[in-house]
Amino acid sequence: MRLALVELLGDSILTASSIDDLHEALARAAGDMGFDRFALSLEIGCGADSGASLLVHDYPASWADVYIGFNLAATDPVRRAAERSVLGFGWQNILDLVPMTDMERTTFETGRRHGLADGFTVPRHLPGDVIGSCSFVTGLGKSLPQAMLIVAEMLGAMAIASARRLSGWTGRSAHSRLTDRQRDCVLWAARGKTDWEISRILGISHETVIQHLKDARERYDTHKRASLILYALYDGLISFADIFRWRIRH
Amino acid sequence: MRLALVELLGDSILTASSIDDLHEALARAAGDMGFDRFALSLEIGCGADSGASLLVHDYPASWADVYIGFNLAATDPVRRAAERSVLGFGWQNILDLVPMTDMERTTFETGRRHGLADGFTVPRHLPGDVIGSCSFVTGLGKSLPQAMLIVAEMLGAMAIASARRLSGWTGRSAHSRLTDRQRDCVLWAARGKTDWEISRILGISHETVIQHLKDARERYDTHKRASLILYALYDGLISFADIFRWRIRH
DNA sequence: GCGTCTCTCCCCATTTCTTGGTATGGGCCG
DNA sequence: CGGCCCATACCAAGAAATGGGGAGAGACGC
Repeated sequence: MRLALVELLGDSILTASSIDDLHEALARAAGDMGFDRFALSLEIGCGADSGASLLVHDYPASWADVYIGFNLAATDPVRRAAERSVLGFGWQNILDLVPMTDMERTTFETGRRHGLADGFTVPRHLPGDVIGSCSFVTGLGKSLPQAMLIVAEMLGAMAIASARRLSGWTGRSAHSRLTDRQRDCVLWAARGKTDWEISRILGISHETVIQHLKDARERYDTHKRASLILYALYDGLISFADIFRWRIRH
Repeated sequence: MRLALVELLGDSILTASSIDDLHEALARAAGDMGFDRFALSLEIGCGADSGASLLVHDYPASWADVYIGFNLAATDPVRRAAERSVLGFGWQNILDLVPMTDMERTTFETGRRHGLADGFTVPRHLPGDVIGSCSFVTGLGKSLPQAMLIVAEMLGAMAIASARRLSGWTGRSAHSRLTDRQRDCVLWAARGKTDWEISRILGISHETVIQHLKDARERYDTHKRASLILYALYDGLISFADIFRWRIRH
């Protein structure tokens, strides 16, 4: 029963205690579903703290070296399609999602020659946080296990969630780096308001707004308004919806 | 068999030809899964273009009126949590995702008093495109159908994809909104560089950088450097990884 | 050829942000 | 109580960004 497969494999993915664990769980999942390989890519928000992108896969080393060495991610149509889809997609259907440039076609064909014939990619996004994708791939002369795509969709999402957890991103909801008033000022600054406008909105003096933003910059150890906003966004103190939604209603 | 349920209900959701169709399909899906109500929310084009928002639900009218009338979305903890999760989540677990302010707690409790006791919310995001969530809700004295959450996860995602299609939103940022050079300047600006520093980095004159950023601001119809950066970020023209990974290496 | 776009460069005036200070009052905690 | 954090308010000087104008070279398509 396929859903039991989701629950069994999903559990091993979600409870992976290390990247190696996750690698193993994904490799087994890919095999059980009828795929040959997998690749999980995660671009993790770094904020004021350092972070990095995460790549877990069992692609041929020959391809991985080329892909990373020449930064083929920049011309990878799968990656770009992943940025435009809410649901998982088969690589055959990429053209339905995005047009392909010559360079991208080349990247795609080169991958195929390295044994990555067809695949199913599950994308997941969090604005200001993570852009992730999990691909399950079949080798030459083999087609995608159609009945398993729905399972792949679930397991891919779980893998991304798990990788996000393992990457140490904890949601930072625990301690806010800014005081309430500082956050207010940063939020309105993110909405494009000047210090003076913020002072009118919050009903405090112009100088006080300057002071709050000054203190906030100091906490994030930056000298730039834009960087302050980006850090606050990363930390989850403000969100894109906070920033943009307000404009929809007014 | 639950997976058959996904495929059956999923098909009716994905092939809905109108919002009314979708409403009907979702209502049936919610019932079949053991939920009492559903709500699908879609913020379309919430980046640079202020877009429409779509709301399909069968919540009690009394609650919907209050929610919309008082713009409770601004203080809805479910909405905030939906922005910070890649997987669906039960409302009991919201505190694992985001802290709740007093106002948010009030909104939540008020919803409960209107008969929205517990729920499972499936979030989906596409940078520069859409923020969506689909909630399946149970009434008072009833708990979430645990075994069906995985089905809800799939159907919720399908509903969001379907609503996105029905909304007719074509996805403006298919092709980059900025020229290469403009994007370069925005990226370095996001990295906290001044116009003069960017000019040294790119090897062009100070005035040219000013011009590129001027043109970029105009394209996004904004007057603020910070807003320009946020739009480019939300659109996916630049990513947090782009902004911060560079600092790790240098 | 002509128009459009991109990238490049320049000037000037004005606004806004950033940094360096100082200061008062309230609340909380050991 | 003294110390610390928070919110508030003010001043002055300098750095940076923004808005307004103009302009030439090269690419590309019609």
